[in-house]
Amino acid sequence: MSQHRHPGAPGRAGAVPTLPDLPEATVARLPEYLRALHNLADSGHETVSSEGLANAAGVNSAKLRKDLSHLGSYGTRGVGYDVALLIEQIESVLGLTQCRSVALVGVGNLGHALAGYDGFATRGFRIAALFDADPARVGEEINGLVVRHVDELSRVAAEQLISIGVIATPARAAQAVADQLVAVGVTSILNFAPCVLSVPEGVDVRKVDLAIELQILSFHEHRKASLTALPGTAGSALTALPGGLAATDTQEAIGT
Amino acid sequence: MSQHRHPGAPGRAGAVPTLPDLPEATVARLPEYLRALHNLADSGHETVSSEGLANAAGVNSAKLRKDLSHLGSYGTRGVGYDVALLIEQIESVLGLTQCRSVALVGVGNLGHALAGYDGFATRGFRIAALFDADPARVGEEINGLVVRHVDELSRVAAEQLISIGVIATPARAAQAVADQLVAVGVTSILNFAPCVLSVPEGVDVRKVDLAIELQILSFHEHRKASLTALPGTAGSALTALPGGLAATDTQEAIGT
DNA sequence: CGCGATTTGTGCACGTCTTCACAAGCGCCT
DNA sequence: AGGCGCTTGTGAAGACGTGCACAAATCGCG
Repeated sequence: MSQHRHPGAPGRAGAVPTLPDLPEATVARLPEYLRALHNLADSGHETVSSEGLANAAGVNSAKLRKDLSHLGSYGTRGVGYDVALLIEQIESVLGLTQCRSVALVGVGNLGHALAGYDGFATRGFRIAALFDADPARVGEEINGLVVRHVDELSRVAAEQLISIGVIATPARAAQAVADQLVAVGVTSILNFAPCVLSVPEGVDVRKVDLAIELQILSFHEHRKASLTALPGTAGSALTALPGGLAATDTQEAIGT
Repeated sequence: MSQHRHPGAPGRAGAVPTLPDLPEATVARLPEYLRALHNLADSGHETVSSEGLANAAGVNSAKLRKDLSHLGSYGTRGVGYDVALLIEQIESVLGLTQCRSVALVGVGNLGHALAGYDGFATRGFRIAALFDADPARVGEEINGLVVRHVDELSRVAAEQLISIGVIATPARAAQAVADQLVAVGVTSILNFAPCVLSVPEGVDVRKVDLAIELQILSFHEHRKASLTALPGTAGSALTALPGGLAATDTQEAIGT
């Protein structure tokens, strides 16, 4: 995760036109709200209540209101939130008003899929360049982009501003790639390699490890299995457990 | 805190003693520790200090000690942790002593990559079956597995116990797939589709959304960029550049 | 115009997570 | 044996995140 520092605490000066350092948990949920809002806009909704948006995003309505309150009062009491306005605001806060360029390093199994994933383009990201260290892969064309050798990274980065670097290499190559990315000025990295990256301060790294997700699920499976083996209530003993049961961030079943 | 329990005599029939409900944050880190421990074991280390393991896992040493303390006292003061023993314990807690079967639904761009990802097999997971709704994809063989039609899910699930379901379909198909998985008894789902799943209580859902990760990074990029602007520039309107908003819809291109 | 229905925004209390700091325990050396 | 250095395990305190409950604000309608 990213670590940042609190700069000196300056007193609040008047209104809030700039970014009032959002809580990290809120930032992590804003993209989910944004996706839900786009869905609502597509289906013709012009306004939405906190309850409605919270349901669509899979969170508690109080949490949603608090999250949104952090970026200002863009709702209307008694009515709800204007969908278009809220989209605009969240995109502004997330810095999505500009299309950001992504450099993808490692065009193996996973990288190949990422290069072809249209979920990036549809949400304001453009894959600007593909790299790989394997000469056999250099020159291959994926989705209209030619794979270049990773050593060309600095040259390519000089041509176009790279906003985010994505690492989809094997673990043993990830740190070297990260170093190269940092060297060309990339300060945000999304790491799919199963390893810890060491980066200088000011560089944000987010990690996605598919196996870890499975292992976390495995734990819950294991726990549930050992609970059913316990005495007494067979069947769905789960529903009888106290509220603290699944403390994961999994969404609850949305009541109808 | 509560009593740490002993692993129990191996001769005794009966499962590992009941799991002392671990904090969820701890559970999420255990797989990372496990990976670091395997690396250490491979490089010949027999013991490791909390400081060393914490570095390898990218966390604070105090946090690591507290995490490990939740599963018992498996360290030796003045020495550190026995690597092999700790691996054994964490794998036991995570329920990784048995190989878990995974059903993967959606063999599109991402699903194809997941089916070929060896990071699953190397960490105790076996992809037991592949499914897709597109008849054109049914019958295709990936990594030695034949893609079956999703309607066969219940029949296949009857043959072999499915521990975890992975959804890699377009968003519009995800809920139906989730319902089918739940219907055949799956209680753990890993969802790659960008949507909220509604599942009954007792079913765990973890979500991985690649675009969301990028958007979170985008926020930090945006914040860093606005910090580099001198603090003297107060009140620079963020929305001053609405020329060509690239805010396309979240409508996913459906491939199946 | 005023009133009631509705919904936002938020103060407050509570629970969870993180970090510090240190006592307790272990091994080694003299 | 005894002391010394090192490391774990753990209270305690603080930071952070969550959810309740309600006042404030707005709209629609008679």
